[in-house]
Amino acid sequence: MQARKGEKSKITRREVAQRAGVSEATVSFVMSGKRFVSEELKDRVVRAVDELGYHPDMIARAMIEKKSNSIAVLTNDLENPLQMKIIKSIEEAAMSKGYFVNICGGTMKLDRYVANLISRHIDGVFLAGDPYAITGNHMNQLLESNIGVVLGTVSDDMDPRLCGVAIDFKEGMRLIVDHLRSLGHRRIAYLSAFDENSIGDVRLPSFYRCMKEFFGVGAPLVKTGHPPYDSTVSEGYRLTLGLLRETRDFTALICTNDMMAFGAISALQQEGIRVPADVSVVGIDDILFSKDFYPALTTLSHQTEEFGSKVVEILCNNIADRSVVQREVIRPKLIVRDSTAPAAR
Amino acid sequence: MQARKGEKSKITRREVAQRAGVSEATVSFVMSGKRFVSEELKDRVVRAVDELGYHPDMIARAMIEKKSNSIAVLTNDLENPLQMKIIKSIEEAAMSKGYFVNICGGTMKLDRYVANLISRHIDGVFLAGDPYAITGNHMNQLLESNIGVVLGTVSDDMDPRLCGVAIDFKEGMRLIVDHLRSLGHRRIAYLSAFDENSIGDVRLPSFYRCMKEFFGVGAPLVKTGHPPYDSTVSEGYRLTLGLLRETRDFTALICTNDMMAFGAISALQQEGIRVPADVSVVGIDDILFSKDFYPALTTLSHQTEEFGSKVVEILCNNIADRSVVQREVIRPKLIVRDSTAPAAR
DNA sequence: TTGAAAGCGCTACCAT
DNA sequence: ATGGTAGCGCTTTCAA
Repeated sequence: MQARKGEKSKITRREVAQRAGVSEATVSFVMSGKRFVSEELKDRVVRAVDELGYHPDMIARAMIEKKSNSIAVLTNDLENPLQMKIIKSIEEAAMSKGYFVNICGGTMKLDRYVANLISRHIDGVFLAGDPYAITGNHMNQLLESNIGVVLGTVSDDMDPRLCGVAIDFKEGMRLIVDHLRSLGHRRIAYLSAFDENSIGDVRLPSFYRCMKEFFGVGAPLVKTGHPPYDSTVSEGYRLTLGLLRETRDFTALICTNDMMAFGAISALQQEGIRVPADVSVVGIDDILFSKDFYPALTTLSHQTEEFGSKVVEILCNNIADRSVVQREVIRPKLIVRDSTAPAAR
Repeated sequence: MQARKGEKSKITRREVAQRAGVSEATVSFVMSGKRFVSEELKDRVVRAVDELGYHPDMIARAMIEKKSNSIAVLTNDLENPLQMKIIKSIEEAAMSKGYFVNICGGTMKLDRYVANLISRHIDGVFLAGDPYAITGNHMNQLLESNIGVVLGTVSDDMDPRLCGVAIDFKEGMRLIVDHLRSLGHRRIAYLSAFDENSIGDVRLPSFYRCMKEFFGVGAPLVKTGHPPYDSTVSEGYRLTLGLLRETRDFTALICTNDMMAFGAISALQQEGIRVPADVSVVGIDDILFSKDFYPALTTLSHQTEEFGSKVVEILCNNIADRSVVQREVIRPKLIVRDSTAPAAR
């Protein structure tokens, strides 16, 4: 059942073939099932594989097939629970399709990752993350190396060779603003990690559009962060304090994500503003803690399962045939909890 | 500067050699620097590499060297911010040593990962995570395949072939209990994700030891979770509610980690118990949100930078020479914030 | 139905 | 100081 303890020589196909008394080719075909092999030989091979503890060498295989059966996920924020949730679902979907998944945090310069992905014959990449700082040059390198690419954002003016799966924040923002309106809110502020110059963030423009459409408000109250963008709890806290210094004339606050919302709530409470009695707060993402936060956060939920399997599906299609470029948006759901209440004032 | 647009054939060393007018071997040696090459030839090669956009094929290289220059990190909780923080620092340290890092979430059965690591000639693995459910059999497979292993826990009775880097929870627990004692607490409860049967969790036994040592209390108040262990916010919330149903006779509560502490605080507040006025709460890990939580959480901080570089250092040493087995513990620091106050009653 | 053998791109040894 | 070349373990075509 187990390999001999000798750490010396790795068991290769040759030894399996010898022990089973068949040719090396036959061993290959038994492993891959790509050619019919008689029950008897198959049996002998399987037994030999077991007895020797043979593992086929994916590296040698990759060299010939020029594909490694692995995909990579590039993220720039390993500590972001939502991204991780999505990545988890990608890993699950990918591995059940036989792909190994390489998760790359964004600690190094992008060049390093791109070079590695190419050198290691990674079959496809998903670029997760809020607006990922990937340049056209990187893109070209990947594409030229015949690596499938799926972006975590989709926009109208993106490279037509690129696939994309993204969350439909446009629709999500609509759900949020509509919810607040139904509670009687009208003076709604938006706390954004990204400013107008950020490419890839759909939330801010969507907010403007909604406020215009729903209330005819042309210049709603908005507080944004600046590059390098940061969407953490501390940033939410910091920005909210800044906002409060400018005005307190709002009854609801929408945040770029739940973490910013946590920070915002801390800041509000610290300034003596009650949530949701005085100000309602809405987050986006429904991360792990959001339902247990105090007060439980009203937020947008993203069906990460669906997201992950869509990414893998699209990536696989693209790997199989580069000319298949698909894009998809995942519709979020509004989860109403305790951080929103009817407008007080 | 760029490869030709033809996605057809990948540029190989042969083409570089031709273009530079040198032998293939020389190209190799220029790339690896393992043999002296005259400035002139080196120049020509470098230029050809640039012009053709040549990327050396790590897969072919790995096949020969029988090492892939990559390590893997196995975690079972991709959504745990502390683990991710550590993994981030591991990636950074590893990549600057020339290793590529494979982060594996624990969505599939361990067998799958182990088989993949072996098949892909991964050089070493770090097993992150709270007590990782890895069996002796898996260990043997890895070790037999000559893969270096560093555990995220260290205990006295562990396999002598295994390296380990762990957080010194024994010392950490002492810091916590001492802090609470200095605030006048004596009836201290411990909310544990793991029960007595869990191998690998040092916190629970350390708590017992501290309570005995500091107060002579033999059977302190403890509420534990059960397999499958779960150390999330919800679990903290759930367990705390259970605890409160049994007794309210405690003035301080220590939790397995910050997320459990968040849940605990929610539960306490919901039951009308104020934090820290009525009960002080201490977490462990100092995750991203802890300082912005309301109230800001008193907790243990882990120097994740040091952790990551230690892991990589030890792993590299072990890869270079399997007989070098090192173990290390990282000492945590206590971060006092607003969730602890002098004992009221 | 099965086996033999030609490479995949590279490293490293042996020549020169 | 440089070039030629034998494999690494595997897939796959071609023969038998």
